[in-house]
Amino acid sequence: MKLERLVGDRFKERPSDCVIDSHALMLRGGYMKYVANGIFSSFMPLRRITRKIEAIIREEMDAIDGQEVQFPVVLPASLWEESGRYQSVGSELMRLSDRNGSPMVLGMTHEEAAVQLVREYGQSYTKYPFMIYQIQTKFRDEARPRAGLIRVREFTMKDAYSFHTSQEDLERYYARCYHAYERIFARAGIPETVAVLSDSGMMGGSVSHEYMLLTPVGEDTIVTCPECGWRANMEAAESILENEKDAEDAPLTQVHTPGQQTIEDVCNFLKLPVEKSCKAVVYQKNATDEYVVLFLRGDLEANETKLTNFLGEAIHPAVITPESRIAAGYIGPLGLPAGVTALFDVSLAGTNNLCCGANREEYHYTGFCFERDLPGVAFHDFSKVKQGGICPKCGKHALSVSRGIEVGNIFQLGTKYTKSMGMQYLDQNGQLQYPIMGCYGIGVGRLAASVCEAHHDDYGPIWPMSIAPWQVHLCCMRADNVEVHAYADSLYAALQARGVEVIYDDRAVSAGVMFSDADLLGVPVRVIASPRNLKDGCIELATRDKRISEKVPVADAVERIVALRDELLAACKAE
RNA sequence: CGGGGCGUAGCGCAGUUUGGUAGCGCGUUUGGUUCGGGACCAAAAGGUCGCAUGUUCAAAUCAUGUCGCCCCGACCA
Repeated sequence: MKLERLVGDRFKERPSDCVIDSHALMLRGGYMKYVANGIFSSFMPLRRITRKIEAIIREEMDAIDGQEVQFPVVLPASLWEESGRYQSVGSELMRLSDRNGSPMVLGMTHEEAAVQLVREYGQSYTKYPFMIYQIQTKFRDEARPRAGLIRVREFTMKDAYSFHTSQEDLERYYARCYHAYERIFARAGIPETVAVLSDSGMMGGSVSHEYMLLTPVGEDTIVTCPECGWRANMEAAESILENEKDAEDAPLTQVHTPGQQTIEDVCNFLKLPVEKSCKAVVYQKNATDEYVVLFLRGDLEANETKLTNFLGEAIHPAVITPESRIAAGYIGPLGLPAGVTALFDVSLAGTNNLCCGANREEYHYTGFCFERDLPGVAFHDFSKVKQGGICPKCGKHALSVSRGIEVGNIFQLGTKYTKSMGMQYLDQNGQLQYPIMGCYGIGVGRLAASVCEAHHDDYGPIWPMSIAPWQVHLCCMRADNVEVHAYADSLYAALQARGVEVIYDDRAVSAGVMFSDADLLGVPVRVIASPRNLKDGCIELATRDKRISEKVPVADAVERIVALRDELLAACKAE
């Protein structure tokens, strides 16, 4: 490919609305173009990158006995009504009508389509297990797309669905998929990606993992234990706490606390540590607007995912109206208005001598003791873990909180979809059973952007050889020099004949422009032919990451370039 | 959906306070000089100032409405 003919502009200035580097570099390098909120078109360099990522994914999926299929983008709503998700999923699901007025949806995930495809096939236990996957466009009408390709509305995803006749078989396959994912991310150039335990949501307590590229610009919060290697998404991280109790209960006393509404204010006012307070966080159920008050230790934060899972329904931060008779800022566990659900975090279990709201404007209690003043309440885990918190696995005070981009997930689904959609098989005993499913996703574009985010410098991306848009970037300096140009042309032809993917820049532009464009394209190997080098009978060979920079005699050029290409390609292999 | 910010040439921005001929840098085109990290000189093309309504002799500028984008939050199979 000649760079001169490559469609798509590269430019110097960082677009003002880019907040992360991969977004800015992929626009500046002519990889993609904004079309609408959360919707992009790809130019050739990005398309070549995603094709290579897809090829790696196909190889690894095929290696664990996956079969590639393809589902439709537009699906009849009736399929989603079978599973119940036409109602349960919100406006993220794009709903539309065809010319006959039949309701349709744009596929945002394909569990329904997968079950529909195989439910007749899978009527006998002898057909199991099997896995089907596709690489295809998804559309999710996200509330807030952001960060370039990291969070978009239309995107390419590899989604896989496996079907099993026992939980043990699912778990065996899940483990194979777990390792296939590790190979995929390693081969794509981000071996530092880690699997973390993730929240299974309302899908029924099954195991799931998310694959996270740890980076400060990530959207997800990750908890890791450097002592034992335990890792989890904040949403799913269990809080382990050592509650402290004073030896003697103090008397319950109502105190006047005018204007002291936040827990910090109250504790400062009463000269108490925040840990000796019981704070209230108020939510409302989305369906009924019923109030839910969560009480937890003053220094902790609510984990809304845990709360939603416990309640089995969605909630939102409360809008407190006078009719609710809730004394905002003075809410406490004693004397809550009728109709308000109170929940208690484990951080409060067995504690005493706390300060808390008195459910009366401008008043708090001190000396509140759970066992004495509110016996018999149930405590559950509703709080976020903290930096330095206790690891649920090894028990050490070692937890570390960081950020990550979710590039893939794997999920033990269970029978939710086979049951709701009536997929059954006959087992050895002639009994009807529901197959157990697993599902496994990877965002292809997000993975490309994540690699860029993990491997770039101020001048552009540094693509790993395995997914680079081209393998070698050949620069012909001073293309007006007939000898140099002729030599560069011949080198270009020779490399192509050896099966090297070359992007060839023989434009009559200044060195600065040529190098800047090469940096933005991020091709791992750069070859420079120039009058200066050719006079010494050499070319210049360098890697984009600057680890290698050497002069190579013209006679050895092709062999050395091919060898370097092969070496860098081999470095992208999985363990 | 709530809070904040912004819409002026392909990109980055000034001009808006105080209404009076549409500007700058990059990029693009042409000619010339240069040539190893986004060169220089000269000429040129390119704009319904997001949209609508209003105020005014006159609106990029003022008012009202509306659409879009970005950030924070909510939501997220």
